[in-house]
Amino acid sequence: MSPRRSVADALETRRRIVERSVDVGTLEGLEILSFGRLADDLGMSKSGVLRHFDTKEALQLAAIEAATGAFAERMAARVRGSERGLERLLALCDGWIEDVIERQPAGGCFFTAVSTEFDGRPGPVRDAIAAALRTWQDALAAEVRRAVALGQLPESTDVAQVVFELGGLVMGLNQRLLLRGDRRAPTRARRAVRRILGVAAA
Amino acid sequence: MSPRRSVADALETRRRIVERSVDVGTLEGLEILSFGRLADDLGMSKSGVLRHFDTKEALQLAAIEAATGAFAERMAARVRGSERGLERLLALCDGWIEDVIERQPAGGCFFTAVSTEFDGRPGPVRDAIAAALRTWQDALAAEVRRAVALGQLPESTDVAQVVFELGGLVMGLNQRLLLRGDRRAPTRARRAVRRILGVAAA
DNA sequence: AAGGAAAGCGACCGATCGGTCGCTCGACAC
DNA sequence: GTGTCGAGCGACCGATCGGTCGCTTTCCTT
Repeated sequence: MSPRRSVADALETRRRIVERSVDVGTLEGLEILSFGRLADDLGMSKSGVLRHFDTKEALQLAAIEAATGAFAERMAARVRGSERGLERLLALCDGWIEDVIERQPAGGCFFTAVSTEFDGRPGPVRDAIAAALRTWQDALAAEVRRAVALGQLPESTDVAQVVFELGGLVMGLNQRLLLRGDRRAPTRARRAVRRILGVAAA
Repeated sequence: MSPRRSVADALETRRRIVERSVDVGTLEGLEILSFGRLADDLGMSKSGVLRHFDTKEALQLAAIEAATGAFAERMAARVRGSERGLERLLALCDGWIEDVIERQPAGGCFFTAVSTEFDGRPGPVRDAIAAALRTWQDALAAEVRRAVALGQLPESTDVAQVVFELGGLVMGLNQRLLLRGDRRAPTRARRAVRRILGVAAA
């Protein structure tokens, strides 16, 4: 039907597969993902999909990697122009919240979805998810520390505690938005961020 | 092999099926649940299981109902003896945290797991999960209001905000415990509860 | 003692699962 | 122009999926 066209097309095909996998993973889970359905969705054959990913696990890992990169890029774009320290920290938090809101129709936060899916299931997929979350939380922690160093947050700030609370906050926001359609949730989340950081609301 | 023995035994069988379903649902998800595997786990035939639940959806709904009841009972036991108001509110929060910790080997919090699994999937299962969460959060809110009425929390307390933040908190705790084995997480969670309520740490 | 209700079983259904294999055929290096 | 590479395809594999059906066996009612 539509055989190979070029190397660039092949990369594009792979990208489309991964992109769709991230969406399905967010909405219904990475375990429910299947080659057959993926092929149908993309208008290609199951074996065509399998040419790019030998195993389902490889596909899941690719989806996690892609989601991680995409999230990092979106966050980077959101904080662009903000000064390091408290300003960027607030931009990170608000951007994070905004991201969950915007991705609501796509199933909300990818990592919230897949982390709860694999948290009771040892293996490389779970490890990859844990690593991605860790990286993000470390980045957040670094920014909190920076704000402390700049004297914008009190010396007594418990950095790990702050990051811990922020993480749960976004999961709660995600749940409220998706499961209850709570339109007040974003405001509540932003308010909570300020309270956690001990900063006055804007 | 082992046909019917008595009505009580049949109820017991049903209970065992549901119990196992809750565990599998927590650890791996309610969608991954299958009659065949359930039958294997319980040492019975697939059709034997199907005799009790005509469809998979009915099984999922039964699991949600059972988990809801079990959680309510455990919470009721934990706050038994505490006076209504702030004391019981704190007992609820700490008990909630303790519950997640204790159920860690079983996959942590059932509702955190299934809510993220079905939040992007309309249907009766999702509705049942949303209703259960709602009931619990309403109960929490009632206790917060009671503490305010008793003058144990400031008049200015934003009840819905408090409940919102508490919900996310436990999801974050669940993630930290399961995905990172963070032993400091429970302490952080208890500390966060105090901060959210504006109460000094014990 | 007789009969109905129902738990549990085993065989079976079409569909889908993850995955393999052999083939075609266009892109690209030479 | 020729030959290699590889993306994509279609047929196929055994296993499992959700679910149906008919049967046995026991409990329980009458």
